[in-house]
Amino acid sequence: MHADQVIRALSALAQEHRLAAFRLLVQAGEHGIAAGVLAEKLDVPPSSMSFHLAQLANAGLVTQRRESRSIIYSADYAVMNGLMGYLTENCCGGVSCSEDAACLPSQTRKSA
Amino acid sequence: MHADQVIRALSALAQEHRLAAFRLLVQAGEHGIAAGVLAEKLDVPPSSMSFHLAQLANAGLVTQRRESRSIIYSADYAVMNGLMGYLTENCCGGVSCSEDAACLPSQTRKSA
DNA sequence: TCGATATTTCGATATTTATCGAATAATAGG
DNA sequence: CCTATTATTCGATAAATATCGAAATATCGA
Repeated sequence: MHADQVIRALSALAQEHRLAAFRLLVQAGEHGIAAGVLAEKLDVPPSSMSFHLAQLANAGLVTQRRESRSIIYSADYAVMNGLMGYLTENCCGGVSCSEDAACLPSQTRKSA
Repeated sequence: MHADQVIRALSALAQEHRLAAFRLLVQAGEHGIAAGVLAEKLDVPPSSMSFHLAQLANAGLVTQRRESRSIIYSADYAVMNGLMGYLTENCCGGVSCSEDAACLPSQTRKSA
């Protein structure tokens, strides 16, 4: 994953409505959620929601598919994980890293 | 971790120089890196670097300590991990989640 | 105390981003 | 084919962010 893509992904997530939408999609899993449903759940006008979803899609964080009149969005877990890997890459310069509050996400994620 | 703090953290990271600085700090570990060294490594004017470091600090992603004339910045791993936990929280609605390209960062992080 | 070093704060400007109504496109059903 | 539904694109405006030189602050050594 390149810095450019990472920045686009982080920018996409760094906004109230988009972060909320993305989390709903992460929790929804494969079947995804329609644009209109997201707009309603988040209480955002359809045109605004569309703008935000386009940003998430542009960042590669979500995919979209048409299903009748609706457009269904789903989270792309591979990109999300790539993002997290980029942040923690080579953390602590390769040293131990499993000590108190160190950089091993899989062990410390539950806290904080 | 609350949405507000997560958004501040994501906003802080969603910028070329700040992302680069944060990664250097993540890799540097506990001993950290001085503001001036970061400015030089990233080829950014000191006043700009200071502005960016303040954003990272405000987001809680880095801590700072004075050491003689220098101010040393270090990554805060707990906040970084809290951020990642927030994104993956309750992913896939609790279903399996370990399948092909699912949302288990610790297993899929190497790819993508 | 003076001068040099390291960093931050201030201020002005340029750029990017968010918002949302109105107009446009795509689909479905009668 | 006409109407209703679902979504996106367009356009104008408001708000937030990035940039960086100059001035201010803190520390050190002589």
